[in-house]
Formats: sequence, structure tokens, C-alpha cells
Amino acid sequence: MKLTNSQEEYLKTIYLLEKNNKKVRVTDIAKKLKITKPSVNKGINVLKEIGLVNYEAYGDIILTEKGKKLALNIIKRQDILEMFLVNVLEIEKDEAIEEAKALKHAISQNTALKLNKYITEVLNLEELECGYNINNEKCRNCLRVTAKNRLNKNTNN
Amino acid sequence: MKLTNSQEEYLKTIYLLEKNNKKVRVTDIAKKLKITKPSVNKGINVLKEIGLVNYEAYGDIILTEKGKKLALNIIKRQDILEMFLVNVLEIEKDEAIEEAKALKHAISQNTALKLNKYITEVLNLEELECGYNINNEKCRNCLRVTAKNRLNKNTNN
DNA sequence: TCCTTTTGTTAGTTTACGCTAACATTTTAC
DNA sequence: GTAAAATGTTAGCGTAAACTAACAAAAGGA
Repeated sequence: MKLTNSQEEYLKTIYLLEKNNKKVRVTDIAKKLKITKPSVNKGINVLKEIGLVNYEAYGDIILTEKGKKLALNIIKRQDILEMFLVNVLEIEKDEAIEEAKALKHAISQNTALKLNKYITEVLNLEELECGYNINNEKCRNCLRVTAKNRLNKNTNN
Repeated sequence: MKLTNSQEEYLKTIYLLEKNNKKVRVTDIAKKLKITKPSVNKGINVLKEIGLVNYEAYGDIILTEKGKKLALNIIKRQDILEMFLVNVLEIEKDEAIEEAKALKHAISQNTALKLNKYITEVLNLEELECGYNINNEKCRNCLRVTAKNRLNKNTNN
């Protein structure tokens, strides 16, 4: 199941809208992704064909279990990247979000896992107050880093 | 000047073939990129239109100054990524090469520079015997890392 | 109700980039 | 020097994903 970048964006968007207790419609996705409704319509119908969403004409768009699983995976990859960019490379937040979005499609599952491992185990990033755990997505984008400082101290002698 | 991924692959390939003192022809590129000659022909003619290569029908393909500059830039981005993947995330070489190829198009100039800085300044990677310098591409893919070990020692106490 | 606005769909275009089939040119080998 | 092999080009197809224009359906207000 190899999705295109655009399909990943659709799944991610649907998941995040669903999470907001919203009924997800073509217009919502179009607005979020800043593309036109006909483009979304086509895209969704392809996702339906490959079994990732349920959809009937003029109805709501609902992720299937398979679609939800994939969406979570995509979001996780993007989050790992974003954390790395913001907290390790110290890239400004807005820029990091855009960059993570672009990189998430190119990065493999394996590399994302290794990157996650590097961030959490090697750099030993501090836990969040809210108990963020990259594997069960309680909260996004608020990780703090202490390892960077620790690292700088150590390499300066 | 925003290039497509495929255009970046063309430029990179042409540059690396040129460096081997070879006259670069359509067939060489097709073999290297594992695509057909007609595809290459079209691609090269687009690069010609936008001023990145000189090319006359049945002739040699030669990068313009602008094309060469871009090619070097692309190669540098890929090298930085590859170094990071191999030496920091410890991903197996062949896999890292493929991954770097895919990521290089998505990564921005700024992020590539920050990543380079992180590798060289923060992690303080060891210099190579051959005097590799990421800014003047003497040799690829043989960087050694010591910072990782240093880092592990420091985070384990 | 019925008319307007909002929302959704269909049809057809564009761009990028691969492909095959067919043809043209150039090079090589005898 | 010419025939075969290698190389290059042209034409046209397919797919993905965006677009506009035009039409269809649903929802909401007087």
C-alpha cells in the first residue's frame, strides 16, 4: 500500500478533522488543503476505491479502520520530524511545520523510527508535563529539549 | 528556480558523469537513472529550455554554469543527509543512500545547512583522513563519527 | 413553499514524467 | 564503403493531481 504524497495529506486532514468531532465534508478538506472541491472529490473517490474511507455522494467522509491506522502513522512520522527540526536543529516552528510536511512523505518507516529513537534515547529529551508519548498522540508539538544543552557542555571541553 | 525531483536527479547524474571525464549522452543518463531514452530526451530538452544544460540534437549534454551550481547544491544536500543517516542514525549504507536520494528533494536549503551545522559543529564529527570538506566535495561517503560515542558516554550518567 | 446560498459533482484541460512503438541518425566493424 | 548495431528523436499513451466551467443537490430563510 504505497500512497502518494497527496493521498497522505488527505488522510491526515480527514483524521484531524474527525478528531475535532466534526463531520468531514469535501469543503472542509478543500479549505484545509487550499485546493478546489473538484480536486478533493476526485481524491476522496480514489481513497474510497482503495478502501481507506467510506463515502457516498453528498455524504460524510469517514476513515475506515485501515485508513485511520495509516493516518496515525503519517501524523506520527510528521511529528517526529517536527520535533527533530524544532528541538534538535532549532528551526523556527512555522518553518519546521512546513518542512516536516514535505519530508514526511519521503522518509521511510525505518528512518522515522530510528530518528525517534535518536531523539528520545540518545538525546534523552525531557518528558513533557502533559505526558506526551509519541506512540499514543496525546498532544503535539510541545516537547522540550535539555539534551542539546547537555550536549553543548560536553563538546566544549 | 524550483526544480522537480526528476530534474534534480538529471542534474546530479549529469554532473557526476561529467566529473568522470565522460562525454555525457542520453543513454548514459538513461542507464544511470534506469529510465528510457525518450524520457531522458524530453527531460534534457526541458533543462535546456530553462538554461541548465547546453544540448544540440545528437550531441553531448553539458551543464551550464548555472546548472553546475545547482547540481553541486543538490549533491551537497544529499551528502549531508546521507552522512546524518549513516553516522548519526546508524542506518545501513545502501538504505541510507536511497533514503537520502528521496529526502534531498524535500529538504530545504536552510534545513540542510542546519543539519550540516548540527553534524559538524554540535556533534563535532571527526575529520576524514582524505580531508573531506562538505563545501568542496573531495570525497563522498566516508565520514567517521566519534561524537556519537562521546554522546553516549555523557548521557549515561 | 420556493428561492437563494452552500455544497458537491462532472467534464474536460494542464503539467510533469514516465512508457512503447516507430523512425532517424551516427558509429562501428568488416 | 556499406551494413549492422548503437544511439537519439518523435509521436502518442497513461497516470496523478491540480485547475476551471458548468451543472446538480441539499440546506436554510423569508
